[in-house]
Amino acid sequence: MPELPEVETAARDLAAHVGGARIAALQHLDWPRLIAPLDPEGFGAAIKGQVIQRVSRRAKWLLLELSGGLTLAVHLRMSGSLFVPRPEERVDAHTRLVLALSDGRTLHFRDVRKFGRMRLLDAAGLAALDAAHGPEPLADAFTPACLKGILRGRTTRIKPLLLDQSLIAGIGNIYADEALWHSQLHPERPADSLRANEVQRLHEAIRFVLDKAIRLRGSTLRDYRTGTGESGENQDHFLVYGRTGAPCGRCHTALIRCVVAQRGTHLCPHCQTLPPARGSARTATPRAR
DNA sequence: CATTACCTGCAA
DNA sequence: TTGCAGGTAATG
Repeated sequence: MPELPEVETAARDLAAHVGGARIAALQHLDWPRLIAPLDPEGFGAAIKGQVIQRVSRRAKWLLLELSGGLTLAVHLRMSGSLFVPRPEERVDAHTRLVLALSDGRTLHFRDVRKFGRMRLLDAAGLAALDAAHGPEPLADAFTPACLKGILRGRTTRIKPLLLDQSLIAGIGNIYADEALWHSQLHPERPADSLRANEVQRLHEAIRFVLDKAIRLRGSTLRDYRTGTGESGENQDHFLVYGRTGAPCGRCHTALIRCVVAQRGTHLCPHCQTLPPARGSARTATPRAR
């Protein structure tokens, strides 16, 4: 799932709904690896009675700051969601963990594929998590010059670079494809081959697609839910992701799907072209006709 | 850089 | 039955 806009939406909802709430107990856990290396007893003891003082996001991590000084860091990975369900909502087969709150409500972690993880971090652990990630693309500090600096000297293809959390935080497969379409860049362009105006376009596109997705409360393809258990709306606004064969919104050419760095990749073959590699002009095999 | 692993469900 | 899915870590 869950890329920056989805995690941001969940964080904002949870801040509004469980900020200040007290955790009464670990009520349900059916996937112990979720909280490893702690065992259910140790985890339960550590969170019992803690007040959720603040909820925030760093990269694709949800951060629940607890009154005792520890932070419950939650990564949703592919199919996780963390939400306060409506009172009548039941624990289903994919609900991996339930925290009982002292006001009678519950906080559900649901995760079909069981890839999600929770960790209890002290200040040093939190600092390490922060240091492992690149800048937040929606922060003021993320300027075109900042992006240019990240690309400089890197010969890797631009799409996998955008997915590298240690370089830029929070972009995943959907928003990488969307941002590259908006900036009319081929996903296999070498990162350091972008001209100044292309870097500028990419910078603007990244911020545009992420901001728009947050305004629409994230994208729900299958499993993602906001912090209140609702679906997002942004999936109805994709320009390329998952739209193979549909007409490009700029030129009406049929969009294509290919694989780049082992990830399904969607693009317009007319708007997003790969310039000939340097030196290949004279050596390339002439095409037919 | 690519492959495999981690998991489950769903559509072709 | 096969391939694919919003992510990432481990391993050649």
